[in-house]
This record gives sequence, C-alpha cells and structure tokens, in this order.
Amino acid sequence: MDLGKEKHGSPQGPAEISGDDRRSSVGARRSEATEAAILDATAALIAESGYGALTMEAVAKRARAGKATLYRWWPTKAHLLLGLISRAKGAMPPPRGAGLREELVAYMTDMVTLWRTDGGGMGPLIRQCYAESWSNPELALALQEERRARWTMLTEILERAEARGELPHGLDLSRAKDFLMSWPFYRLMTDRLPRPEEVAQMVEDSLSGLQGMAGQR
Amino acid sequence: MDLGKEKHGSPQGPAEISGDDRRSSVGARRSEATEAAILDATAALIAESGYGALTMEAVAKRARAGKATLYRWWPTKAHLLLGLISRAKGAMPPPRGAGLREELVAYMTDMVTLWRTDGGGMGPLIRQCYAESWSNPELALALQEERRARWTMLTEILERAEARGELPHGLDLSRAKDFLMSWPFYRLMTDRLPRPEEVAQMVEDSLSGLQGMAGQR
Amino acid sequence: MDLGKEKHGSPQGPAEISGDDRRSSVGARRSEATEAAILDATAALIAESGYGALTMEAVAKRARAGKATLYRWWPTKAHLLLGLISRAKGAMPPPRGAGLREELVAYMTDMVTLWRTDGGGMGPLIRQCYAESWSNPELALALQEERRARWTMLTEILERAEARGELPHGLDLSRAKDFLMSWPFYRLMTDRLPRPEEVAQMVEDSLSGLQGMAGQR
Amino acid sequence: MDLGKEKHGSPQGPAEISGDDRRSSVGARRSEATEAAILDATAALIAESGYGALTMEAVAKRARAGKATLYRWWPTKAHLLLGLISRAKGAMPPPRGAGLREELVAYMTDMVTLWRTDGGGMGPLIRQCYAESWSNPELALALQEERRARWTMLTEILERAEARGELPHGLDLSRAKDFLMSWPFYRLMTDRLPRPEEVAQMVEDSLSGLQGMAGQR
DNA sequence: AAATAACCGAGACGGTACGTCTGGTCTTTTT
DNA sequence: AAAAAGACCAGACGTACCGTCTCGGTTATTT
Repeated sequence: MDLGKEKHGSPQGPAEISGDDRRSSVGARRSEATEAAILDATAALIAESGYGALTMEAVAKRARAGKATLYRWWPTKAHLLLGLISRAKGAMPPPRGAGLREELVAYMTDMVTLWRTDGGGMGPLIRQCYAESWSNPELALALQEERRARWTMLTEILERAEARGELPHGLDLSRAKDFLMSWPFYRLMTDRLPRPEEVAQMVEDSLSGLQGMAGQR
Repeated sequence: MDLGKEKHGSPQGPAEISGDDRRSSVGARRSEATEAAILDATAALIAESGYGALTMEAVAKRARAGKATLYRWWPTKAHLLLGLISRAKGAMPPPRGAGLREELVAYMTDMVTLWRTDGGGMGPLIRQCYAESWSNPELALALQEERRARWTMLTEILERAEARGELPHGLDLSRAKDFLMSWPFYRLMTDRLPRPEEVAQMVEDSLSGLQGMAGQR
Repeated sequence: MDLGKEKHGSPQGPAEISGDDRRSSVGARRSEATEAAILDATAALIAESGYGALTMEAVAKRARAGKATLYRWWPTKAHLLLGLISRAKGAMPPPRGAGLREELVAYMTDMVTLWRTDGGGMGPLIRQCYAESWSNPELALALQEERRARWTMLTEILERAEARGELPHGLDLSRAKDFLMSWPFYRLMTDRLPRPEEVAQMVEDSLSGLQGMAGQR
Repeated sequence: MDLGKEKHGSPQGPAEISGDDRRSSVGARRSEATEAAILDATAALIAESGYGALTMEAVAKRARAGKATLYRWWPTKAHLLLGLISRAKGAMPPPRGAGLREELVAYMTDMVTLWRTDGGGMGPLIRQCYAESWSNPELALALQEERRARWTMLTEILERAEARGELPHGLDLSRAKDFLMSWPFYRLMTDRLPRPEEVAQMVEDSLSGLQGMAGQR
C-alpha cells in the first residue's frame, strides 16, 4: 500500500538498518503531526458532511496545513481515503482459532465491523475508492494491492483448513476465495452490510456452498 | 426507473374527465430529439474520454442543447448514467430455456454482455452509479429499483425451476438470489468481468453452491 | 398593490380610428388592457425590487402576458422605461403664469416632482435610459425626442418672457435653455434632486445667471 | 477611491496582542501585471465592441486571468470602469494660470478632453457608472468620492480667484461650483460634449452667470 | 556560527465546471 | 390570427475547487 509516501524515499519505519540511521539529505523532515492532522481532518469532514464535502481545500484548511503540503503527500482524494483505510486496517489482527469455521467467522466479523458505520466506518470509503478506480489506474493498482492483503490472510486460513482436512478434496482455493469474498462485498456495495451477529450464518451458508462446489475441476 | 421524467407527469392517459377533455397546460412539449441527442452525447463523451470527461457543460455543448434544458430533465450526472442504463436495458429479453441451468446461463450471459466494454459497456456506468449513490439518496433509490428489475427476472427463473423440482427442497430463494448475484457483481466491481464463455462455468459453480446450501433454515 | 391584474376588463378604449376598429371575433387582438398591464407590471417591479429585478421574464409573468407579446411591442427593457416615462409625462400640463419667474418655477417644480421618488419617481428611470442610450442608438433617438418635448415647453416660456421684455436684450435663447436645464439635470444625475420648495431658489439663481449672461454674442 | 483594494488593507501594524504573537507571513502578493492586464482588457473590449460586449467572462479571458482573480479585486463591472477612470485621471494635473479665467479654461479643457472619445474616452464610462450607481450604493459612494476629487481642484481655483478679488463679493462658492460643473456634465450626459475649442466660450458664459449670481444669500 | 536545504503555513494565481438566470425564439393550444 | 403558456438554445453570471506557484519563516544538517 503506502500510496503517497513514495516520494519520501527511505522512510525509516521501524528502523530497518539499525545503527546506520543516517539521512541522505539535509533539511527539515516530514512532520508526523501534520500527517495525522490531515488524516483526522479527512475523516472528520467525511463524518460530518459526507464525501461530497471532502475537498482538498477543506482538508488543508481544517488540518491547518498548506495545500502544497497536502498535495505533496496525497496527490488525490483517493490517496487520502486509502490513507484512512490503511490506518484503520493496521488494527485488524490475523485471526486464529480452533477450526475453519471459527477462523472464518472471526475474519469476516473483523472485516464487516471495519466496514460498518457503527464500526470502523470504512465501507463507504472503500466503495468510493472502487468507483474512482475506474478512471484512475493508479488507484486501481493500489486497491488490487489492498485486496491482496486481505487475500493473503484468507489464503492462510484456507490452507490451514485444507491441511486439517476440513475442506473437500480437490477444491480450487482461488475460486473458493472469490466465492467467500463476493458475498460480503456485494452486501457492502448494495449498502446492506450484515450485522456482526449475522456473520456466523453467512459463513455457514458460504461453507455449505464450498461443500457443493467441491470436486470440480 | 424513469428518473428524469418526473416533471412530465402523467400525460393524459384515457380522458380523465369525459366530455370536458381539457389539457392541463398549453405550450410546447418536451422534445424527443433533444432527449436522444443528450443521451447520445453522454455515451459518446464517456466512450471517447472516459467518465472523467463527462461534464454537464460538455454534454450540453455536444448535444447542442441548452444547459437549462439539460438540468431540467437530468439534474445530475447520475441521472444521465441511469438514462443510458435504462435505455440499454430495454433490449434485454426475459430468458426462457429448457431448464434452470440453461435459463441461468442465458440470463447471466445477457447481463455480463451488457456490462462488458465489448458489449453494452454499462459496467463502469453501473459502478459509478453505485459509488455516487453513497452521497445521493435519490440515486440510491433509483438503483434499488433497477436492481429489483433484474431481481424479478431471476425470481421467475428460480420459481419455475423450483416448480420443476430442479432445486433442493427447502432452499431459501432470497438467499439463493443474493448468492447468485454476488459473484458476477463482485467481478464487475473488481474489474474482472468474466468473458461470456466463462459464464457457463460460473453458473455451474453457483449451482453447486446452491446444492450445498440446501436444507438450511 | 393590485397592478397588472385585470386582463379581462372591458377593452373599450376611446376608439382611435372609428369604423375600422372592428375586428373579427375569432382571435384576440392587441388589447389596451394588456398594454396597461405590462406597463403597470414594469412599474410595480421597479418599485418593489429596483431596476435590477426588472426582467422581461418577470414583466411577462406579472402581467400575465406571453413573452412573445411583450417582445413584439417592447423589444428592449429601455422601451418599457420609455413607455412608463411617456405615460407619466402625459399628465404634465404646460405651465402658464403671470411672469417668467412664476412660469419657470411651475415648470421646474412639475418636472422635479415627476422625477422625485416621492413624486412620479421617474428620475432613476430617466437616469437608466440615458445610461443605456450609450450602447443603444435607437434609445438615444427616443431620448432626444423626449428632451425635445420639454424643450418646446421651455422655449415657449422663454419666448413669451422675451416678448414681455423680461429677458435681457440679445440673449441667446438656445444657450439659455441649456443653462436652465443643466442644473436640475445635474442634480438628478448625482442623486441630489432638490425638494420642491427649493426649486424657487434655484430658479432665482438661474435667472440671475441669465442676467449675467446677457449681452453676449 | 480605491474600490476593490479593500482586501489588501493595512497589513498588520504593530503587534496587537503581545504574548500570543502569531506569525506575520501572508503568502503570495497581488500581481501588478495582472491588474494592468485586466484594466487593459476592459478598455480594449469597450473600445472594440462597446459596453454591451463588456463581460466579466470576456475580460478574464482576454486578460488571461482567472475569473476568481477578477472578481476578487473588481466585484462588479462598475468597479472595472472606476478602475479605468481613476487610472486615466491620474494624469490630470492641477491647472495653474495667471487668473481665474485661464485656470478655469485649462481645468475644463483637461476634463472635457479626458471625457471625449477623441481624448481619454472616459465620458461614456462615467455615464454608465452614474446609471449603475442607482442600484449599487457602493458604486454611488465611489462616484461621490470621484466627484470630490474634481471638486477639490475646482475649490482651489475659486478660492485663489476670490483671494485675488476676481469674484463678486458674497458669492456662495458651493453653489458656484455646482453651477460650473452642471453645464459640462449635462453636455456629457446628453452626448453633446463641447469640442476643446468651445470650452473657452463656455467658461466665458459660466463666468457671466457667476457675476449675475453674485450678491445672493 | 553560518550557510544550506528541505519543509511548512498561507494564500494568490490561471483555469474549469458548476448550477442558476435571463434573453430571445419557436411550438403548441386556446380564444 | 393573435395570444397564453412554456420548452428550447445560447451564454453570462458569480461561486467553488482544482493544482501550481510564490512568499516568508522554521528546522535540521553540513560546513
């Protein structure tokens, strides 16, 4: 992910090369406070007045940041949204449980909660990002990347289940993942996100679907 | 549907007041030619330069229409998109076939073809509409309505199949429809629409899923 | 305010051209009532919201007249203003009095009262007409004509005075008229119209000026 | 005068609130080049196609300026006209001469030349400003101010003349100035501006008028 | 300590699209 | 045939954002 930080070059996250923490250039560094202020302003504006009121101008003003600063690090509105999403997603832990069903329920519940307005509230942002990705290839790539992250987690869950023999023999895992994701995604896009307590039943249904899908190909 | 015609109202059906067959107003009527020109211009602009170049200003200029006329009948860009979509969808016939599989394949193929760039090209428009429906409740309603139309067709297919005993006993039709729609929709939104020849396999998978889902609830 | 309502009143003006005044009963002809309604509407709109709110559209609507009708007889806003002015001016009687001073005071008082907001209120209209006459030659001509009417009255007053020997010998009457008119006009244009009771003193001053001007050329 | 510069204002005098001494940086400054370009464009458009073609849109386009910039500093067309007038008037020097007559002729000739199409061409602009001042109080104030400038010069001329004993005893200077200005103004408004060589005779007449006016009040 | 380089806030700038309003013309129905 | 009602094309209006740029001022490194 990390759209919008590429210009910074070596960004010393958790010090990768300890000891050799030397900068390659002089001058003041990017302000962490400003970054936080801008993302906060973005979230606040969306929360208060909807995505329609999300204006680069307004974000800059509210964050008491210069427009140049804003544009330097987040060239488009989509970058701001992605910034919010990835900030929120950092909290989502890889689910571990006793079996496939349990892990899947945990995973889906986390995800749906992150999306829901009464949770992380990321749903509409994701929706907006997908829409804009049509006319913004860079954003499309970033979303693909974002999807891959969720993908990886799901892959690990399924592979562990397969190793435990919890999945029908010969199941195409890639197709299975598509199938598992499509349902909540459809609900997200049609604004009918399930409540957390409904997730268990949805997973149940999906697993039944997987069973029926078995043996193909 | 028919967003953007609401101002025209009911144009004299059968004479409401017999004997005194009065019109409610005099004056010129809405021009059919202008309506066609505007939708054509919309389609052309999107085809040539993408949704980003779709400007109310540009549409009016290209259609040689006044901006006031444009705004009178299509208050937002989304109304234009919906106009296009409903114009294209008129062609889609209710599929009829020998059995569930055949009808479903026909239905899905029609739908996917309508969406694909090498078909009706409506996919991106729909995507855009869903995105904008977040901040536009009126549009959200229109989309719900649009979904309902597809829904109805699908319902009829499933009910005929159930009557023929092609579906497992006790299947929740509503859940089944959601399941059937979610996969192609997900592919639409993630810009991985299946090619028409892949649809048959997708339907196959979905039907397997339905079998596994059987007996629930 | 009940201006511009009675479209259906009895249209019997004083028959201008007797005999030929009859029209076939099919189809309406230009109605005196409509003309009055339009001028009334014009006056009302200006009175209520200022010249800025004077719109051909608004005039037509208020007078319950079609825009085409309006444009047929009053092609520009200026024509409407001139219509108002000439309607109001019809009332101004040729002043007659015992001497030059008396007639002049009567004439000027009439004129200034016609201009003042607390009188006929024609002042601002005249101002507007003069302004627009810059870019509207037709209007310029109409104003010249309008000026000529006032001119004629003033000429008669001065000629009677000269015959009575009330004016210095050898006075250039044309220059005198210019001189007499320029002062009130200047006050009109600079929005400092004298109150009626100030007119006498102004005339006094002007007459003194005329005396000083005497004997020239 | 200085309409349309109010936002530039006085830039922070001495620090108002000690203790919380906020930064003094203000960002980019107003561009002189743009100001000149806009006034030039205004003049050119009027010269080429008349006041009717004077459109904010056209001015911005011709000056290659953004509309926002234009509106920021010249909120209305009238402000543009005033800008032109005050730019042109800057050149007009205070006339000095041997006596009242000479100074008055110089003053009036300068003024009339500034107004005439074959001179500064400001006449029609002034006419337009006066007209619009009816419905624009801010403009009315600006014009009052503009008048005051001319007024001051005239006052000085008259006071010098009075000191030299060139004026009748007891003359009301204020009334005299009104009288002197009203004639050329009337000619301006009625589009009959005197040629420069006629000014001397007009001044002659006016002075005669002043003599006649003497001894009043 | 001075010079340098990159950052920052503020905000003016040239542009473009917005949605509204008005000007005139043309069409349809009524009188 | 003239008039009402009103839809139409055209385009200016004033506003809001866009993304770029310039202006002073602030840190931090390098010399």
